[in-house]
Amino acid sequence: MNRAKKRRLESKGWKVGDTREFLNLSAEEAAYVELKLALSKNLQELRRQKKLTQEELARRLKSSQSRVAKMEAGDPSVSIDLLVRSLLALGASRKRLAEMLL
Amino acid sequence: MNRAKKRRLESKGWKVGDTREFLNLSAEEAAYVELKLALSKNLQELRRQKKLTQEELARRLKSSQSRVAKMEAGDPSVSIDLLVRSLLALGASRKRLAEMLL
DNA sequence: TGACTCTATGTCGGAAACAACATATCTTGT
DNA sequence: ACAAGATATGTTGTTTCCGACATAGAGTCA
Repeated sequence: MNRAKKRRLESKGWKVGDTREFLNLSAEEAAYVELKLALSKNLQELRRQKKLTQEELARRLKSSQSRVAKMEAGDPSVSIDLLVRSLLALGASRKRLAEMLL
Repeated sequence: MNRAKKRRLESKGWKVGDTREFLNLSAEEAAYVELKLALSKNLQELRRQKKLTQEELARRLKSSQSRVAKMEAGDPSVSIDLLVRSLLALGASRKRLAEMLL
């Protein structure tokens, strides 16, 4: 479970004892994190395949090397939005994106 | 004209800005918007299939009715992150998410 | 070893996305 | 037609994500 979600739950007085909701949220959260990781891996693969450094990719994305490093590391501060935009910028098709999810 | 307003207009098909900006609206950007729209549509379908109101779904997501409305409308202020998390919360599998992209 | 390139990690100010609210508009049943 | 419920739209204050920068670590070659 990532920082943000945890904090949000805590601030809303999440009931620790509610097993059903706890399990549901965990499963969702796990699916979300796994999905992000899948995109991260594929981003790194694609970048290497294209023989680009993180710095070069960052320039294409109008971003920074550190952000690319965080993307590839699946850092919690990186959104799926940014990953998807980056993959599209590397020429990944919708079909290919779909394959990443399977 | 502020940035948010401009985005909102652009999402509704208004051309705001000069020709260069318009031409730079790349295939990549179009793909991103289309992808979001696909998820939006599927979210609405899933919600209706489950016979939930926007208000009820919002409560599940610990969000608000207006946010759900904006999600389903493909509003520019809604991230893919939120759409994905919502779809997962409605029980969509990774496989199903992948199918939405095809 | 030391210079050089590439990648990882921490931090910060500002931009974008968020939940929540208010209110308007659309829908549906009577 | 009217009311009630559901959905759409606009705004506000807060939180999260972003690019940018600094710097550390890892790998390579002379």
